Amino acid sequence: MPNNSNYKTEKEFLINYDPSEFESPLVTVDLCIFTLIDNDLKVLMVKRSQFPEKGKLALPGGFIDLNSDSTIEETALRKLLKKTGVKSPYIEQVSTIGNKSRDPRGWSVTTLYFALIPHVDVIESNEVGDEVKWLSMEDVAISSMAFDHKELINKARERLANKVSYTDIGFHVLPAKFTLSQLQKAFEILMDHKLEKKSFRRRMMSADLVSELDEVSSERGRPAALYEAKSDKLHFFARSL
Amino acid sequence: MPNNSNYKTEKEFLINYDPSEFESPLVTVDLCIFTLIDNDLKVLMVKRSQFPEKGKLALPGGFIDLNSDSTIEETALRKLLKKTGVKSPYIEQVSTIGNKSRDPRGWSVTTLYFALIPHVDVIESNEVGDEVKWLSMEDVAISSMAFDHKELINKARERLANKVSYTDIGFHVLPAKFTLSQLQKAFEILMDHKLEKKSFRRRMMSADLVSELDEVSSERGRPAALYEAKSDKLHFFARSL
DNA sequence: CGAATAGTGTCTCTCAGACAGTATGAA
DNA sequence: TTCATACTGTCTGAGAGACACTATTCG
Repeated sequence: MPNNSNYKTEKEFLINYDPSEFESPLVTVDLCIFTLIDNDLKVLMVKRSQFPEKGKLALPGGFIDLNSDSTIEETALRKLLKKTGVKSPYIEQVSTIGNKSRDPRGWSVTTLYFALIPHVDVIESNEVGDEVKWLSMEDVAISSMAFDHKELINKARERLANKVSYTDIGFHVLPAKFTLSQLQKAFEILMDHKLEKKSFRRRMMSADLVSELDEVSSERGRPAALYEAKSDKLHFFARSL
Repeated sequence: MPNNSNYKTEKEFLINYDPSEFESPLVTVDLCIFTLIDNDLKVLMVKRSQFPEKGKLALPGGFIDLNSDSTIEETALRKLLKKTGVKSPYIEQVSTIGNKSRDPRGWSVTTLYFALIPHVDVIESNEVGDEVKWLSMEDVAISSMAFDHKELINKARERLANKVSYTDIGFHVLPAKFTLSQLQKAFEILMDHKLEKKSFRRRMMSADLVSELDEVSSERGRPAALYEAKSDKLHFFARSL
């Protein structure tokens, strides 16, 4: 352990400070970007074009750019924007995983985020040349992936299901206008279990989360009223579903 | 961005890999160790003996030891053991904070954990020579601290209060045997609000979290039955208090 | 006895779950 | 009319909140 007591002031210490004095782990940010495509939960994956784990499927992410990023969340948002074109997703830090074995290059730390976006907002710019791919959860289970990314997805998936059951984050996979049936269906898929129609509607209505529009959506059957989210701030329910 | 496509195999790539090729942020772990002393919530602080922020109060924590630590949680547990002598606390990762301004040495990332321990288990070995100090939450509010550590404490405090309201983690600040009144008092302090006696007891009893011992604790008034926690695995309640 | 603390009985209110019933469109 | 989907009415049960009541110790 280095002793720095030979410096008199913090200023003097900082002038002489050498950041490479301590051996540092690799630091990355990984993103689990979820969306709903045709009532199926999908997660965005990229095919790695570089070593290590070249050719394998991996979560979008990468190193913090110490020059352009001023916070770690900015890194996450930058990566998300690059891959999807989406600027303001619902995003949440899930957890930070760090150990000596997860990356063949050595001790590695990654901060995992998950994001929810409406699929209609996605613009696949794909300037990078990395192949991007929306993988369904069934495919996640059977695909081979780079690093510990399958575990990361499972962690994010679990957090997602959990959080949907006591908040209103489920709104974020839908476009601006939606019917209550679509909303319920989205919640059901995100939580991975069926809900009672009456309970669901009562919950949304009495929490005053939506406002009815003067439009209807007609497919088969009785036309459904269209709604929009009333507020974009996170709502917590006192009870889980 | 480096191109590594000149390597044919992953093995060849790894042999030539230079970890200092990317500029890396500083990576640390910080701990918010909470306990109850005389029915007052305290957090463990150390006085920094080294630059930067020499002399200021800071959370215990520090760099990952790439040789001896095999996971980031191990780093946290090692630091906790060193400061308190406690081997198996309740510990939970709160969040990872990373930005370019929190540490004068440069871009810095810290993973924050909070821990709950019973104060009776603490052995202040204090071999390191760092002055350690249990600070009450009122003192936290008015003390000046190193780095962004006051913010970190506030984050951890918030998570703690929240989590106590829908889980049984409050048990972990008490010794092995306790009365229900002591348990309730602990929950109240951790959550920072009063609870109804009947509701609290009903909740604990119907979740089958405690077993009654054949002992009583007598101070003033009617002697109280002593209990112990039935299981050490985390219990979630469906409703918040 | 009264003070202090432990512990219970019981009513109310909120809200999830269940499920039957009604409404409104298209073919 | 039938089918499909939207939407409502209403009962039940779990569990939190409130608060008065009883129980057991000590002085």
